[in-house]
Amino acid sequence: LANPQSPQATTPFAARVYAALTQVPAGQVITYAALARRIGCRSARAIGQALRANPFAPDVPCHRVISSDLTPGGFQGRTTGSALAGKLDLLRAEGVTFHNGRLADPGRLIRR
DNA sequence: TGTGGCGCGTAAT
DNA sequence: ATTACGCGCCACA
Repeated sequence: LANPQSPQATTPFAARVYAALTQVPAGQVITYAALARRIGCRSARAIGQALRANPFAPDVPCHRVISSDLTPGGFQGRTTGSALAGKLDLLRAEGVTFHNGRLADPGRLIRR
Protein backbone atom coordinates (compact mmCIF):
# COMPACT_ATOMS: atom_id res chain seq x y z
CA LEU A 1 0.00 0.00 0.00
CA ALA A 2 1.37 3.33 -1.03
CA ASN A 3 0.10 5.27 1.95
CA PRO A 4 -3.42 5.09 3.38
CA GLN A 5 -3.11 8.62 4.74
CA SER A 6 -2.14 10.56 1.64
CA PRO A 7 -3.93 8.91 -1.28
CA GLN A 8 -7.38 10.09 -2.24
CA ALA A 9 -9.10 8.10 0.46
CA THR A 10 -12.60 9.45 -0.04
CA THR A 11 -12.63 10.82 3.52
CA PRO A 12 -10.16 11.26 6.41
CA PHE A 13 -12.27 8.85 8.40
CA ALA A 14 -11.88 6.20 5.71
CA ALA A 15 -8.14 6.81 5.75
CA ARG A 16 -8.03 5.92 9.44
CA VAL A 17 -10.04 2.78 8.80
CA TYR A 18 -7.69 1.67 6.05
CA ALA A 19 -4.63 2.40 8.13
CA ALA A 20 -5.97 0.26 10.96
CA LEU A 21 -6.91 -2.53 8.58
CA THR A 22 -3.38 -2.63 7.24
CA GLN A 23 -2.33 -3.92 10.65
CA VAL A 24 -4.40 -7.06 10.26
CA PRO A 25 -2.19 -9.88 8.94
CA ALA A 26 -3.28 -12.44 6.37
CA GLY A 27 -4.78 -15.56 7.89
CA GLN A 28 -6.52 -13.55 10.56
CA VAL A 29 -9.78 -11.62 10.73
CA ILE A 30 -11.16 -8.78 12.81
CA THR A 31 -14.62 -7.60 13.73
CA TYR A 32 -16.28 -4.42 12.47
CA ALA A 33 -16.75 -3.48 16.12
CA ALA A 34 -13.14 -4.20 17.10
CA LEU A 35 -11.87 -2.25 14.11
CA ALA A 36 -14.11 0.63 15.12
CA ARG A 37 -12.74 0.57 18.66
CA ARG A 38 -9.23 0.67 17.30
CA ILE A 39 -9.85 4.04 15.76
CA GLY A 40 -11.97 5.34 18.59
CA CYS A 41 -15.33 5.01 16.90
CA ARG A 42 -18.45 3.63 18.57
CA SER A 43 -20.29 2.65 15.44
CA ALA A 44 -19.38 -0.51 13.60
CA ARG A 45 -21.85 0.45 10.95
CA ALA A 46 -19.74 3.44 10.00
CA ILE A 47 -16.87 1.05 9.33
CA GLY A 48 -18.84 -1.01 6.88
CA GLN A 49 -19.92 2.12 5.15
CA ALA A 50 -16.30 3.17 4.74
CA LEU A 51 -15.22 -0.20 3.40
CA ARG A 52 -18.11 -0.38 1.00
CA ALA A 53 -16.36 1.52 -1.76
CA ASN A 54 -12.94 -0.02 -1.09
CA PRO A 55 -10.72 2.37 -3.10
CA PHE A 56 -7.53 0.32 -3.25
CA ALA A 57 -8.09 -3.39 -3.01
CA PRO A 58 -6.36 -5.66 -2.28
CA ASP A 59 -3.84 -3.47 -0.44
CA VAL A 60 -6.51 -2.74 2.11
CA PRO A 61 -7.78 -6.21 3.06
CA CYS A 62 -11.41 -5.34 3.62
CA HIS A 63 -12.23 -9.01 3.23
CA ARG A 64 -10.63 -9.70 6.62
CA VAL A 65 -13.42 -7.88 8.38
CA ILE A 66 -16.33 -9.98 9.62
CA SER A 67 -19.35 -9.57 11.89
CA SER A 68 -19.39 -9.94 15.65
CA ASP A 69 -21.42 -13.14 15.51
CA LEU A 70 -18.66 -14.75 13.44
CA THR A 71 -20.79 -14.44 10.33
CA PRO A 72 -18.98 -13.31 7.15
CA GLY A 73 -20.61 -9.89 6.99
CA GLY A 74 -20.73 -8.20 3.60
CA PHE A 75 -18.55 -7.45 0.62
CA GLN A 76 -18.69 -4.80 -2.08
CA GLY A 77 -21.87 -3.45 -0.60
CA ARG A 78 -23.69 -6.78 -0.59
CA THR A 79 -24.34 -9.24 2.18
CA THR A 80 -25.29 -12.16 -0.03
CA GLY A 81 -24.68 -13.62 -3.47
CA SER A 82 -21.57 -13.77 -5.61
CA ALA A 83 -19.92 -10.80 -3.92
CA LEU A 84 -19.97 -12.58 -0.60
CA ALA A 85 -18.77 -15.76 -2.26
CA GLY A 86 -15.76 -13.83 -3.54
CA LYS A 87 -14.99 -12.67 -0.03
CA LEU A 88 -15.07 -16.23 1.22
CA ASP A 89 -12.75 -17.27 -1.59
CA LEU A 90 -10.19 -14.66 -0.62
CA LEU A 91 -10.33 -15.74 2.99
CA ARG A 92 -10.09 -19.43 2.14
CA ALA A 93 -6.95 -18.63 0.16
CA GLU A 94 -5.50 -17.28 3.40
CA GLY A 95 -6.54 -20.29 5.42
CA VAL A 96 -9.66 -18.79 6.91
CA THR A 97 -12.69 -21.00 6.49
CA PHE A 98 -16.37 -20.90 7.41
CA HIS A 99 -18.48 -23.85 8.47
CA ASN A 100 -22.20 -23.55 8.14
CA GLY A 101 -22.01 -19.79 7.80
CA ARG A 102 -19.83 -19.24 10.86
CA LEU A 103 -16.09 -18.77 11.28
CA ALA A 104 -14.62 -22.25 11.62
CA ASP A 105 -11.62 -21.36 13.80
CA PRO A 106 -12.35 -18.47 16.21
CA GLY A 107 -8.66 -18.55 17.06
CA ARG A 108 -8.08 -16.61 13.87
CA LEU A 109 -10.17 -13.75 15.17
CA ILE A 110 -8.48 -10.68 16.61
CA ARG A 111 -10.76 -9.51 19.41
CA ARG A 112 -9.07 -6.27 20.14
C1' DT B 1 -33.54 -16.96 17.92
C1' DG B 2 -36.07 -12.51 16.85
C1' DT B 3 -36.71 -7.68 17.33
C1' DG B 4 -36.01 -2.87 18.40
C1' DG B 5 -33.22 0.78 19.25
C1' DC B 6 -28.88 2.81 19.09
C1' DG B 7 -24.50 4.77 17.21
C1' DC B 8 -21.95 7.72 13.86
C1' DG B 9 -20.10 9.09 9.19
C1' DT B 10 -21.87 10.23 4.47
C1' DA B 11 -24.72 11.49 0.77
C1' DA B 12 -28.83 13.50 -0.41
C1' DT B 13 -32.45 16.93 0.45
C1' DA C 1 -29.19 22.67 8.69
C1' DT C 2 -31.98 18.37 8.20
C1' DT C 3 -33.09 13.89 6.89
C1' DA C 4 -32.26 9.33 5.40
C1' DC C 5 -29.49 5.48 5.04
C1' DG C 6 -25.95 1.76 5.77
C1' DC C 7 -20.43 -4.85 4.54
C1' DG C 8 -23.42 -3.58 12.29
C1' DC C 9 -24.03 -4.40 17.45
C1' DC C 10 -26.00 -4.97 21.87
C1' DA C 11 -29.73 -5.54 25.19
C1' DC C 12 -33.68 -7.61 26.18
C1' DA C 13 -37.81 -10.87 25.75
